[in-house]
Amino acid sequence: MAGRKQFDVDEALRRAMHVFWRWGYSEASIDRLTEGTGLGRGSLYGTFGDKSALFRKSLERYAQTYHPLYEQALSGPHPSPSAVVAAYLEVTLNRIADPAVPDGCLLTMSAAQFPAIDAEGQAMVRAMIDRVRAVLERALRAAGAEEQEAAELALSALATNKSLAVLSRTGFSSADLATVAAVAARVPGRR
Amino acid sequence: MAGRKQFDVDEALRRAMHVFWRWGYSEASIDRLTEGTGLGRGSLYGTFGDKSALFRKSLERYAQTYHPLYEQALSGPHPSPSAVVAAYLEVTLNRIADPAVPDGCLLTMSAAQFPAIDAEGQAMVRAMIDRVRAVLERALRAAGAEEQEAAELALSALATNKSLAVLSRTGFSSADLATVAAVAARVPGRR
DNA sequence: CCCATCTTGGAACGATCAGTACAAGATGTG
DNA sequence: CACATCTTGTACTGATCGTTCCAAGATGGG
Repeated sequence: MAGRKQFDVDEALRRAMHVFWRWGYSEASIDRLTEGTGLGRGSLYGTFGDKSALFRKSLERYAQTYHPLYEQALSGPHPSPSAVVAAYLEVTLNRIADPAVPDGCLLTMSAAQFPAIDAEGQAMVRAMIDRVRAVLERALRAAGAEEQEAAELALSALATNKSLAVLSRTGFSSADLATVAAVAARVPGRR
Repeated sequence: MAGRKQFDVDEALRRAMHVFWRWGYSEASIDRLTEGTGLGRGSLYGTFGDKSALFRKSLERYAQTYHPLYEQALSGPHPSPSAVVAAYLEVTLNRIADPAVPDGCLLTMSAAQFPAIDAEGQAMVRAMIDRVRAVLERALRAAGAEEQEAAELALSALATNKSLAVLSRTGFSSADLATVAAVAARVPGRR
């Protein structure tokens, strides 16, 4: 029954991340987390700490999984700023289309529920979003956008990412999501 | 102490709406709702029914308050599809800038937490979003957009609205929000 | 083989959840 | 003034919340 750990810590964390992702922080009860991970209460608390700590580790796990995909897609070279936005949103669309993973986006769902999350968790979400924003901005500059244009388009692409998460949760079709992404990638430079 | 109602029903509903808006369905506990409305449990349940019913009435109240603003802004005439999008997003920005009201958007926050909301509530949120989408589409057609363009821009503007709600909750500055709206309104017709 | 160390599942904790029951008090009608 | 009706605050329900505790069992080092 016990002695050495009976489960894979990283796999358990991946499942816990999915529970937070699917249900949001408030609705991700310890019961749902134990059921989702297959762990008992003792193992869960002994390995990851309390719910807030587990949530933060889930955020880290999320970043470890998806940040590299964004980095890679944005690493270019890209012929134009529009291509950068398109590449970025394609990663998002692919994640949303993945049936092995909940709808939406853990970061966006968490951001929408900020009052339910403690200060450390909020700060972490904000920092992760800012990191993506910075990567986007750098890629846009590399693709030839001037400074202000890069800042604007990075923000705009980030916003589209958030909207895709919300719309997918609301049941919008993948065709609609693709349309949103396509229109966003169509955005021109400054007038 | 009692006899005839000691409070204004509509004002109480407005406050309950703010509680759901600020906290989201899960975190809007009955205690928070009683505190936010000033009503006792008895009055709350006697007047509005259970939490789910109160939530649905709050959604209605929300629509009553903001739908006319969107209708009016979209009623035109508008010189171009872009102007329609700009007018729509301006209403959203004004609502977000209103300090008397919580950040974000009740519909968007609710959509992000769908698993926490029962089927009736979900259906209502979806219906309300679809209604805005239809109004937008009609306004875009009236401003000269062809059918497919109108559909695309309506969806895109709706998406931007959702992203503004999420970003404002995450603490993005009003300048950033204005930028997102401005870039979204800059979108051209089909290529 | 013994024992300190660790893991595990389940029991139990107090707090809070949504919802109900009800007595006390206020009202308008007769 | 009396009485049926309605409102209100509070006490209470059972369920669930996050968290802690702990005995039982498994492990590996001495």
